[in-house]
Amino acid sequence: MVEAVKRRGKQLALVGDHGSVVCLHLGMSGSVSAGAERDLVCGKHVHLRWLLSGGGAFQMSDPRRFGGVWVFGSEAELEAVRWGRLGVDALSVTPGKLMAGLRSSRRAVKAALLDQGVVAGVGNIYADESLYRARVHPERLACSLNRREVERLVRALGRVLAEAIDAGGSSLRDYVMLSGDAGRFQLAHRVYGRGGEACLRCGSVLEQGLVAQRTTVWCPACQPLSPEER
DNA sequence: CACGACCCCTGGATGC
DNA sequence: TGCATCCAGGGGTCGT
Repeated sequence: MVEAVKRRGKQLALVGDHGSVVCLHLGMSGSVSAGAERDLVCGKHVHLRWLLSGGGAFQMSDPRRFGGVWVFGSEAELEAVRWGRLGVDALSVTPGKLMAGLRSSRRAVKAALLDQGVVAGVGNIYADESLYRARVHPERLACSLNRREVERLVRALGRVLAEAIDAGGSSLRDYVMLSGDAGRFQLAHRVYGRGGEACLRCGSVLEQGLVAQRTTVWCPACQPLSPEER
């Protein structure tokens, strides 16, 4: 029996009634589905399939194999081995907590945002969208952000994530929601995927580059970089 | 310790 | 039409 389903950042945990825990990470292209065993198509990318008592089934599909499954004997073990290393969840981060995670780091602020040990749950798309809305250049040194900028970033993160969740996520290539429908948030992207196009705020040409090994798009006018950070 | 670079993998997009 | 090639991404691991 699954007694509880928990989440931290991008990871899920199914807690069994004997205390054991199955932790799932869907990676980029993973999905889970459940239903009657005979109705649940076991496609070629299904790597995990549980047959439940009563004829039901639960499975995880992961075409690009960036996801993972880990089994622990207890929630304490999950915490010790995996979740204890995660930073504060992106949906409950506060300016104070984010400030604490950024102030000691001389990395690019985007690299820090993508570091799950600083904030858990922010991926490439939402990092770019949040930095743009907060008017913070992705290559600003993490420790150089002042309180006001961190506050803007926290507010932007909250709004971006809330809107994305509301829209069912961003469907690029093959991602779909649990229902099988495509998400709609990709239609609301203001910078991601728009390199070379006009900034929706000021009309400047959006720049695209590589930050922290990830494609990054920003507005050079709305998200200025100080000369010493260039 | 902190951080950057690289790699895993697949399918969609693009080029020929 | 069909093939080869490029590219995207999260995060573990290794190197600096």
